[in-house]
Amino acid sequence: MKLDEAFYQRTDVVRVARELLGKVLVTNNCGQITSGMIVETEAYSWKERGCHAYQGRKTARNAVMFQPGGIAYVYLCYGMHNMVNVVTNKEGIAEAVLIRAVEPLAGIDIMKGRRKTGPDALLGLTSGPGKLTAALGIDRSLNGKPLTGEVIWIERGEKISPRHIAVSTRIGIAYAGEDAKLPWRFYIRGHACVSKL
DNA sequence: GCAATGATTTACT
DNA sequence: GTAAATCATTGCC
Repeated sequence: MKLDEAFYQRTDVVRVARELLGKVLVTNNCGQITSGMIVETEAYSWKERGCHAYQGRKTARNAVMFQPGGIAYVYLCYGMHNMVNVVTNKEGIAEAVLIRAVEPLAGIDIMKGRRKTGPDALLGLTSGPGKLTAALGIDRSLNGKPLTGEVIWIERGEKISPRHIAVSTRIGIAYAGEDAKLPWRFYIRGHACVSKL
């Protein structure tokens, strides 16, 4: 069952990030279905420096984040990696949840083919934001696509017990100064597919 | 118009 | 542990 817009459009992006753990991200790319359970997320908001839309700075790239929640924000970083975010909150409020890692479920062979790693590289297949987008076939053509459509969506997955949820600071945004210390990263404690413990 | 840089990954010293 | 790969987007000239 797909999550509907009401789930994404709530005003607390941090809560949405936490509740996305255990949900299942599914893509239907050119008829090839791949999916994975979300095991790691990070929250981003225009109120802090880690976000592209810091202080409401609206650009051609991050305009998607200003739209109502429930759509995908995909962008290229470091010239080689696609990252996928889930836009949350209401129109005009730039907040999003970065999907950092998933556990492969459906279409694992397809993912292996896309990743060009060895046939038994299951562990490293989706344990990182750049890696999971490659595995699921997500690229910038999916930017702005609704997560309630037929190409990419998120389904209700397992319910994660709060004691299996760990919180920490976000990764890779040291340039954000004090805001880099916000405890806005959530992951499933001890899960093998989390990018970093 | 042009130079600087990043929500990363991978390989090498 | 450190560095290179690599390019769209950004900000300044």
